[in-house]
Amino acid sequence: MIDTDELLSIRAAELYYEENKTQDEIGAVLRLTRWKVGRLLAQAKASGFIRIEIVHPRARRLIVERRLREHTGLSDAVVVSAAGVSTDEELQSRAAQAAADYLTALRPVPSTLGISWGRTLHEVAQGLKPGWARGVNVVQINGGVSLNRRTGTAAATAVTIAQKALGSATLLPSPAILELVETKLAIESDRAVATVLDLGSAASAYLFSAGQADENSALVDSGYLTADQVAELVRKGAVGDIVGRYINADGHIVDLELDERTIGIRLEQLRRAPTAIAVIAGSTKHAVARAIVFSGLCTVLVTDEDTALAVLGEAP
Amino acid sequence: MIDTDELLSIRAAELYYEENKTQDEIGAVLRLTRWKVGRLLAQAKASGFIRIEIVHPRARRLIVERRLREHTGLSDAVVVSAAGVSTDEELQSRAAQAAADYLTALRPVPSTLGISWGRTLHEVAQGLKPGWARGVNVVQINGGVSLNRRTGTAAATAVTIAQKALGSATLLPSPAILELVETKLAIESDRAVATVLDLGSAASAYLFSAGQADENSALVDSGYLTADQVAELVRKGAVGDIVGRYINADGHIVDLELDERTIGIRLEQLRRAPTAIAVIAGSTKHAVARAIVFSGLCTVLVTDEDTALAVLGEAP
DNA sequence: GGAAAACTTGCTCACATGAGCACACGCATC
DNA sequence: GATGCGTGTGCTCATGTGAGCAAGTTTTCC
Repeated sequence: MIDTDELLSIRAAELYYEENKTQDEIGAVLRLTRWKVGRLLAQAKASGFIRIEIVHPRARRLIVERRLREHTGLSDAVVVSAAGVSTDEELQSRAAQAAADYLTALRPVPSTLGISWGRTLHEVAQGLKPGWARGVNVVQINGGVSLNRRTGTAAATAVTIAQKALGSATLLPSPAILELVETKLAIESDRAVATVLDLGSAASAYLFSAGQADENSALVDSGYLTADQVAELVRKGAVGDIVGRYINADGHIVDLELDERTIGIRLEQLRRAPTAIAVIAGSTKHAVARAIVFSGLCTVLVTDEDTALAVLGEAP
Repeated sequence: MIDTDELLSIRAAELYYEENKTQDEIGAVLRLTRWKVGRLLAQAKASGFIRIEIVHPRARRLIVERRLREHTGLSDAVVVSAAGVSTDEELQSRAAQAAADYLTALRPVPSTLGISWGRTLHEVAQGLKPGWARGVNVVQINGGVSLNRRTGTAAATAVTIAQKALGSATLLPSPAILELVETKLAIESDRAVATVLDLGSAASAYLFSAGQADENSALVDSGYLTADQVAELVRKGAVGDIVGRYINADGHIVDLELDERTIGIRLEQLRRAPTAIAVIAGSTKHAVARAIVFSGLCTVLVTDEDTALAVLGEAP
């Protein structure tokens, strides 16, 4: 059975929030003093009966952001609202836009910004306003010459971000994954590539996304891996990839041999970075997001509400 | 592209509603005067970006209630929240409970209350508190001797309501629908039945529900009609039944011959009643609810949010 | 049965907030 | 370049609201 005070607090809340009456007027209607009404309203709020939601594509969830900062090693977090959103694409767009906003407001402005590539990063680039910064050197931190269609997407992302920042782009002229370790070592020692990798290692900030470990991964899409290879990685515990490298739930490399053939910044370097912004959204990426956050691969997480709750280990 | 002020109002709303900051503090953060912040918040509210919802099984939607009173001929309306409810059963329970509350608060207390029977009415009876009134004569207004199982439900409902009101129940000792008009006329003229019908016609208030026109109808369930007969009625335009009589979208009797064999109060009597409370909830009953409201068959509607919006002709 | 504890109630006071107003700025027109 | 109009801004003032407090009431426990 429901408490009398509980029912009264609901009646009061209806009059207060729906009818915009003052607590005094409510008191007159319900035959209570205005202080009692105030207490009932406070009680209704405390019991969670009053739900206030900001419904807007650009709305953030500050409460969840704070919880993330407090309960994880993150130094900052941006959580976009998932209210009224049904598709993962929409969530990713919102997160990408939020990442663009975060980057724009980031102080100090990074002189060198290391970035990965992919659908999400492309959207971040689109979301940035021309002139968002003045003179940023954008460096690719993982191999990105696509093997089939989508050619140039990786490069275009870096160039767009750099142009809009009135700065320069430094591209990594290399595939993401090589077939032989020897080839990888050869490419890596090439002066043109080595210079970019060194520059990337010394970036003042990083911005990257992550991919889920399944056949829809960008690495499969780009032809670097087959769906079967990814399935095998999943069998070994892979939850997703970050800058081209597959990790398990603990944030460790899943397949050392594969990793030896992957070109790009090493995870240890990312872990040492003072500012590493991960943009990860969508229901398929909950596991990777969790792995990345708890293994210290990023200092800032830009994500959606549901993913954030998953990272915190709570039901949505 | 999104307006700068719009974005600012969202940021302000986040700080105000999620972080519980004062408008002054928000002003300090966003570098605005506190009046500007107040205006942005007002704007956010006006634009509908702020959604305040009362989540509680007993919560009502006063705004929708008012719209119902204004845009229909209803003298009063009770609309229960559908927040977080998935099943029609739950909606019906909530509406039934709300009807019980409404009846309890109804002034003047009806000396004679005419009621129909069915699942919903049974729940209303359950929801009433013992002693909700002092001395109400409860009269059945339509035939209700069940042909198979559920025997006694109709009678039990009337008796329960009467007992809890410290009053008396007057049962209508007759089936709902007869097979022959002659039988119906004979029963109707029987002194025991006629007296009850007269009493029912003179009731000071009515409380009834309505059934949808499909094979799950209570009349089919009780064996008065077959699923095929109901299908035929639907073909003729039936949207549902009220006190055992099937009506179309205009509130008119669908099948006059069938109606002649139905025992109970006539719809004209209901339309003349100063207080006729209809309790109708659930997604299957939108059409009947609409028909009943717009043909003046009730003066008070107790329903759920979605049905109310359907009655108002709006999307949910 | 009575004392102590826990809670509730009505209140004062200080702060937060919305309404209303005057002024300044941008814009078009003459 | 002056004039009038509409919009946006900062302010005063009145009202609404939450924190804290003392008295009253109920509950609990000996």
